[in-house]
Amino acid sequence: MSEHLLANVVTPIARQSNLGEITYERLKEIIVAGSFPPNEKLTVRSVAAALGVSTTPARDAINRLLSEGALVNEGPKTVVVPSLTLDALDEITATRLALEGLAAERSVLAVSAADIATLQRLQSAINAGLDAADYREVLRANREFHFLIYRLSGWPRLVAMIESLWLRVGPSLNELYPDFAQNRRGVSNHMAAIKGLRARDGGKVRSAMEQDIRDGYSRLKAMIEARR
Amino acid sequence: MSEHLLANVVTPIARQSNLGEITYERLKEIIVAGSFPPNEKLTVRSVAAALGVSTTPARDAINRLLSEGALVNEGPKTVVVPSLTLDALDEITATRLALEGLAAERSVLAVSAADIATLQRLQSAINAGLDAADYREVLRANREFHFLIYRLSGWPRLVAMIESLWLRVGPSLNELYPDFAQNRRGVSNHMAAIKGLRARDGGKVRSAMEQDIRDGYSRLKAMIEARR
DNA sequence: TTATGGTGTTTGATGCAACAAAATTTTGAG
DNA sequence: CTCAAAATTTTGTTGCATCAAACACCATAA
Repeated sequence: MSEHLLANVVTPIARQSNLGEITYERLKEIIVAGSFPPNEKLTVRSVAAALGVSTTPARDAINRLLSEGALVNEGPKTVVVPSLTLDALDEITATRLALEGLAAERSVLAVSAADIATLQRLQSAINAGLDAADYREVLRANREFHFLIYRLSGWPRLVAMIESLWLRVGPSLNELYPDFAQNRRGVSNHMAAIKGLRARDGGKVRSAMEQDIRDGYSRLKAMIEARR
Repeated sequence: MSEHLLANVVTPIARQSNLGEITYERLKEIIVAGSFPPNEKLTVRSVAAALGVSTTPARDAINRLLSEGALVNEGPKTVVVPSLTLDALDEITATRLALEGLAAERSVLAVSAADIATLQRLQSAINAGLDAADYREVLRANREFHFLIYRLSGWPRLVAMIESLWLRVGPSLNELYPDFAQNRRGVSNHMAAIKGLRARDGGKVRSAMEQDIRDGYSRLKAMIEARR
């Protein structure tokens, strides 16, 4: 009985920490951080050597990223980090609006005072990062801010789908610097979201997050059109 | 040049036909057809033996289905076809409404007279299947009907996400028989969708498809509540 | 009957070698 | 110098052996 109770507290989802999983997470981090140049070839053996594992977990990780669209096959034996095209950005943005809007709207059903406090702390971190021009920290806190809200939806599969969408815009977000660091349009959207959460107004949270996505879209779009 | 044109028509995404891919497709078919009982254990070696391949492609296929949520880990070494819970149905339905609604709305941008003719042919097949009480054929034609519309969105990644959602309700759809075979509520939704496509009215197509999803939801919900 | 502990079996993960296919480099003809 | 073809290297896939961990079964005790 007490065990049953404990199981509810600790972690409902069985986590497996095999090498393939770890390799996948590490690779994902590297890609989303933009550390790996787009259109540069990725091979099973080079990933294996770089991360100190054998080919099997490396291949597992690459295939998984491939099926999520975070990597793409350019040839039968050529996988690269895809560079974001305008068409792809349009598709991803429309999908993000649909899914993140849905998650945002539901977030009010479960939000607690502690959650709101955490969000405010994250927003402070974003502001501090903007002041210090610490772009990496801004991105990290921004990401946590969004996903804390999305996780409140209580729908883990939805959150997983949203994560796979972020994986596709992630590499390009890093190219946005220093525009992103100077432009504080996102701040007001986040404040509006917090306000909506306080009022338990799902519609308000949704529209705030949607606006945040649209603002990011216009900046990414300008960046893509500029590189030529 | 003519090759280029052909390549655009047949399949824009480079298909690789390795054993792992084939095994994945076969396994997916089996799962979505409901041929594999929910909560029954799946092992790498049994899949490999059943499909006549070695453990590597079998493991690849299982892992991929696992990452899509079509299979779930019940224990560290226990994977099963998940039985649809009411919570999961709610989550999947809300996500389906968002994504399939989006795809349906965009479908009018590219629809041709030939597409509409194909849809009518598929609807005839659905009607014939209902008359003949050929449930499998009804499901097949229904699936094709939906995905022909979704593919018209021109957004392949969106279609892929929708496919992964269908993979999760697929097994349960088979349990719906004979209710589904007798209930023709879906027919009017499909006719409304065709009408909307003819009028190039994206909103009309969206609401028709959304209604179709909602109708399916209420039947699945009743089924889940009944099994006890 | 129910819970617990022990035991043998099954299982997924991992590393690796072999192979065919693709990618790259070199070569050679014009 | 240009470009196609041949030679070479690199690469993903596949199958399989090995191993630690999980599982299933059973006996025993309460």
